[in-house]
Amino acid sequence: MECNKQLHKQEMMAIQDSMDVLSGKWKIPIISSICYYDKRRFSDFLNDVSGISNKMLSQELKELELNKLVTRTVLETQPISVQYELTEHGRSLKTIIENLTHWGIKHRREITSEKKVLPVAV
Amino acid sequence: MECNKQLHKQEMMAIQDSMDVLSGKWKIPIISSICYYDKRRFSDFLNDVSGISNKMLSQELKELELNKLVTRTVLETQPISVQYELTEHGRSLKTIIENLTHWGIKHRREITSEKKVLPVAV
DNA sequence: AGTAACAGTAACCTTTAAGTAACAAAGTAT
DNA sequence: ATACTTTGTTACTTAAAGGTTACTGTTACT
Repeated sequence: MECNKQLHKQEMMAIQDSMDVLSGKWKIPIISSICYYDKRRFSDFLNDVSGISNKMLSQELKELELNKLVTRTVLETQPISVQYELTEHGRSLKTIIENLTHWGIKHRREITSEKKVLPVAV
Repeated sequence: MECNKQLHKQEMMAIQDSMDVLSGKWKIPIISSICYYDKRRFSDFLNDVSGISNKMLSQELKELELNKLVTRTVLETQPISVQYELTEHGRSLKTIIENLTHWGIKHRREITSEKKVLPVAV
């Protein structure tokens, strides 16, 4: 039982890596929006992702690009527009996103089965 | 394409529910520790989860209990000890945790394949 | 009598994440 | 000329998360 403690530590680090990429208020909504629409422009996100400001959007898109989850392409329209798409690596998040969706639904049922309203945040 | 926008919104809410439960610095390490060892006492966590303080541990365990992911049992030992275990609902996180592990490893390879050191946090 | 182990609490402080509002560059239409 | 659109940026503020240190109550051991 104690033999693979080192393995367990590495797993924890891997999970932390994933969570660093996904956590925060806006990353998943942004990714999910591209997932759904395939290509999105800056102003599209401002409409899709309800409540996001241009500051946060710009900041999050930069991080997603650095993490190679999205590509940024400037289109020579008038006025100029910028298209964001998922990379192959970005698309590989699909499974996790689906899992999170299913588990979230299950969790809501679990919690609301008694009396509380979600989310239970203390 | 526009027909299931409502469905998409619901999915986003479900993901948010999941993330509310899992995000933060300590929740997954704590869950993962019980996953690995099956039963854990308060002081076990303080050893397993490197860097956590008793304040944070206490706080996070309360939230996990409220979210029905763990059970808390007082054992009549000397001195008293408290045992935490995963509920069935808590164990159902296993898939997500595995996915996050695998994706995290893949992501690290993806990013370090060029030059950067992980995590890429801006 | 004093110390140690266990499972926490309470008060206070620092750091990080997120929100707000105003502004910028570049071209186009009025 | 001026105002509008698109994609951002900058400076400032607020809210949330997390960290630090000291402390509590109970029982047992020395």
